[in-house]
Amino acid sequence: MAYVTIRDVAQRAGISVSTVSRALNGRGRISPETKKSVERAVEELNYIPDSRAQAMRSSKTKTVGLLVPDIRNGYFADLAYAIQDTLFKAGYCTFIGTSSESVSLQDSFITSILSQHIDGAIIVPQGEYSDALHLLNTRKLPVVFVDRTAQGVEGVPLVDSDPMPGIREALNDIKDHGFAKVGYVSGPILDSPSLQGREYAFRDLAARIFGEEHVFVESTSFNQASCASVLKRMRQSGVDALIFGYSPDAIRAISLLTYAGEQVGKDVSIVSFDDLEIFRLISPQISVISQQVQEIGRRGAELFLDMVDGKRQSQSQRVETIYIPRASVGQAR
Amino acid sequence: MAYVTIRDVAQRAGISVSTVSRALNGRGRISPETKKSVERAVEELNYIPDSRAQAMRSSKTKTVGLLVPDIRNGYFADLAYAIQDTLFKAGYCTFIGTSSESVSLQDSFITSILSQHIDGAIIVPQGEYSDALHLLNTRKLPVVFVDRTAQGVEGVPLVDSDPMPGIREALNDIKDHGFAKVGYVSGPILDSPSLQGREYAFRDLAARIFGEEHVFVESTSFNQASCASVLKRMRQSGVDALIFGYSPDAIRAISLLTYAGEQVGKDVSIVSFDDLEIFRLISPQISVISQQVQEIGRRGAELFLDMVDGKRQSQSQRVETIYIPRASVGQAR
DNA sequence: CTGAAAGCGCTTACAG
DNA sequence: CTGAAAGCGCTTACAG
Repeated sequence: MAYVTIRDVAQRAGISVSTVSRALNGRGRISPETKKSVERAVEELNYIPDSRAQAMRSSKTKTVGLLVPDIRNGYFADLAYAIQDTLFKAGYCTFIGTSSESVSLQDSFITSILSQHIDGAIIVPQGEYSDALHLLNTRKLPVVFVDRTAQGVEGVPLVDSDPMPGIREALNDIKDHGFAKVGYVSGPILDSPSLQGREYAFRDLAARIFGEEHVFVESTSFNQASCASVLKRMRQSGVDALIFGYSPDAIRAISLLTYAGEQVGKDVSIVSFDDLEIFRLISPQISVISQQVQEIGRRGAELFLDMVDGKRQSQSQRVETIYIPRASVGQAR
Repeated sequence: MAYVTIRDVAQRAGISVSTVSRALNGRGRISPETKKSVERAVEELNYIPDSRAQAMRSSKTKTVGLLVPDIRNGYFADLAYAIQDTLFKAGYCTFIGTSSESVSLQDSFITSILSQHIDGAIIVPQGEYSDALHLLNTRKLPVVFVDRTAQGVEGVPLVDSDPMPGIREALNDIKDHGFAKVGYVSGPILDSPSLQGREYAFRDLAARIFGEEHVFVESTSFNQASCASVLKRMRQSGVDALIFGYSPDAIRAISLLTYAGEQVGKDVSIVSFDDLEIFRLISPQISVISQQVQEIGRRGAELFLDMVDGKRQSQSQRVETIYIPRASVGQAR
């Protein structure tokens, strides 16, 4: 008797299944006594309606797929938390999947949740095009991209952050501390439009504030070694103030610098994207450009809910980044 | 046409629904040509079977509920990742929920996933007793507790870690560095059997290694102030070596100490439970007692899968903690 | 106000 | 080898 059915309730209450259904859903008119006895039976049996069966008639499963690259990454954990929380409050259960930055895992997750007849999905997509992504889209299910978009998929609204405001403030702060040159480490930008967007925003703003010839930009790949060599080249060019577009690079760089005996906030000034817990806990605390990830998550979920209700379509949104100055940007020498 | 049904496939292939079903599931005998045409139709329509409908007959939804207190906590994020990953590889979709350390949220999540007819659940439980937990259990659905157990719920197997080995090694390391006294900050132990278990293990081992009169133990509540005052009292008792049973306390303590100008690894020696990323990234790196959380998650998921297959029942497992010495334990003065 | 019936998308004996 | 029918747990017109 793993699950109690509506029939059990009907039997217990001595009435028909349809009446129980009506009593439970408040449709049509039912006598107070009938209602009472239904409630009692539900109580006694701990009846919980099978939403799968309900779904087969209503075609709403109250179920959403959420795909993030890796919840072990603090940024995506915050994002997933905010999304799941918002969705749950609206009565939705969230299937979670991690793509580990791999297109094939992403596709197999999407296929799986599609077979569960999700009402839609919220996705931090991988790479550009993907069969399953395309399938999801042609099914005209509500889909929202969050944090970044996928190329080759049309008409999916995106909730991400606008890098400009935060970068502008960070650059001004660096300039105010007396630096003449500024460097930017943009991360593994190859198939990440958001990282590319940050780099463009940086180039544009930095050239205006520092002058083109004082601006240095390099990208890294996923491995530790590339970060080390970028760092070395930057220092050799006389760059003492760095902005990291990709927080894992910043974390690597900080430990590399510490090992090398260089003091952050004195010998090197650093600003990183993403207001991770770790940046507040280490000493000196790291100045950051915050994407306000909770806000992005919440808005992504709300946009999704509106789409499910048919309220809006394809209205992408941007959440402004903000700069949070801390001790990792020191006086230039 | 949000979803393609088996009927669409049958129509396209010009045969009956039942034959399509049989072809797809490889039951009974079907002619090669029929099979071909079914496959072609499936391909053309991108048909994905509705597993909810399948589930209504087979009573297996290939769906699991996973409840953790908070995925924003690195420890639970690692745990959730390992569990979700293992489950997904076995063909299960995972509903995730966060209880935010609240019994009522936990209960409402459990009720929600029960209405989705999950095949079972993997849970990091809150508090002692809970209606929904009890309900889950009486439904005889496969349930596994991970990381900690809930009192008042019988017969649910638990996969957690055995604190003894790690604590023993940590204590020996502290002793080897010349300390005569040792302190233990046990966290908010009130309704956490695992934190209690750690404290017992510590008391037992520390008394044997250091002698009862040189062992200091205090617990904290969830707020920052209690951690500060515990820290102060410990230092006043002349305790320079501390083990933290609850990693958030350790993180708080480290930042408190740093603000106060005390050097970790010199003025104070510290060991914390949980091998969090942050403990490897800050300087000095923090010595930890690792619970091997990935291993716990993987084993929890595997135990669950065995239970679903009816292979075993209620076989709790313990994963040994290991001690990882780093620079935060220095020479006593 | 209440019940019998049809149907959601599947699968599985049961005939043929 | 294939199709018609029943049934999984629900909801919703349709009668009464």
